[in-house]
Amino acid sequence: MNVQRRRTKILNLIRTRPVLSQSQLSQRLKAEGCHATQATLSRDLRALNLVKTHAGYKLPDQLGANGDNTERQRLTIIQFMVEVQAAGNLVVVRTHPGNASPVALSLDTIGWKEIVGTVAGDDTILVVTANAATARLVRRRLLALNN
Amino acid sequence: MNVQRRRTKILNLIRTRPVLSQSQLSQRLKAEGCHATQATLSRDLRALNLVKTHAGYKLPDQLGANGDNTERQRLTIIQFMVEVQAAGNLVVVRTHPGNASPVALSLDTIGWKEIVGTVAGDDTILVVTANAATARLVRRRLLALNN
DNA sequence: GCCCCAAAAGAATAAATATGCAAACAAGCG
DNA sequence: CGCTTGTTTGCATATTTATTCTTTTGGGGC
Repeated sequence: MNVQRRRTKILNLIRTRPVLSQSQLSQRLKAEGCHATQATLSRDLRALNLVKTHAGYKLPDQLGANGDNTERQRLTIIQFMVEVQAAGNLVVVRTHPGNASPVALSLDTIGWKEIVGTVAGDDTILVVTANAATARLVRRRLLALNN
Repeated sequence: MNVQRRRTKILNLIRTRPVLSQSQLSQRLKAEGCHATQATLSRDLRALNLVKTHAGYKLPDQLGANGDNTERQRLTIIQFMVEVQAAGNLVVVRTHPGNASPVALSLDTIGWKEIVGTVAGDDTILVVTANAATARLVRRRLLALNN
């Protein structure tokens, strides 16, 4: 079994279902008639530039999607957010200078369906919501983030 | 030092320069007056949903960027690519049925500046290049991928 | 204050991953 | 073929990470 074929198999396995460890990967490969030790797989995974998440090895592309984790976003927001106001169907978020971008990214990925989209400047973010009531709701939730 | 502040520090450290191991992270935190053992950091990294790459721990966002690795793309392309033709400033890539998407993604991320963009169907990809000569060049490079 | 509960952290250790080194293998050349 | 050179792999092991179990910490309520 040559390097190329083995690595292709690895990619296919990882694309289809979670692979949690290198020994698990070794077993699944063996089931397909491809023998390799953990040491070899360690080298393969590096060559393929795969990353290890708590849910298994992933292609870098497969990552942005599974953003069900919000702890990181929450911390970024409370770290930089200075002031929040609702204005019509917008929420205006002020941040420490220069830090609007990371906060906006967090708002985009935190998974609140009330947030339609965001526009970030240097220290100001406009968060677009459906209507004024929703804007006020989002404002309240932002203020409540630091428990 | 409470959880929230420590995790914020972790995010900042990781955003600024590579953190290769949890013990290294522990040392850098200590240098900022924040003591924590490796066990605690293991739990923090999971809570923050960070991923481990061969170049250190990263935020999922930081990943698409460092795509200097092409081995994965190369394997995906040679696995599914069936035929390549140049036509004007386009390259037409045929793949095994249903596999145009992963190949197109690989073409998009392999980092060839000659490739302006791609459109994928079910088993066909149109690769847009600047002109006919470039299209022929890309075709040749694709054919040469399987060494 | 004291007591109780829950969350957080550490110590010890199990589990997983990376790596130095030697053996196996492959490709080219005389 | 036999020799050299470079790559790939496995084995043994060092290093790193996850987990279990225990201790500490940080609030409420009284």
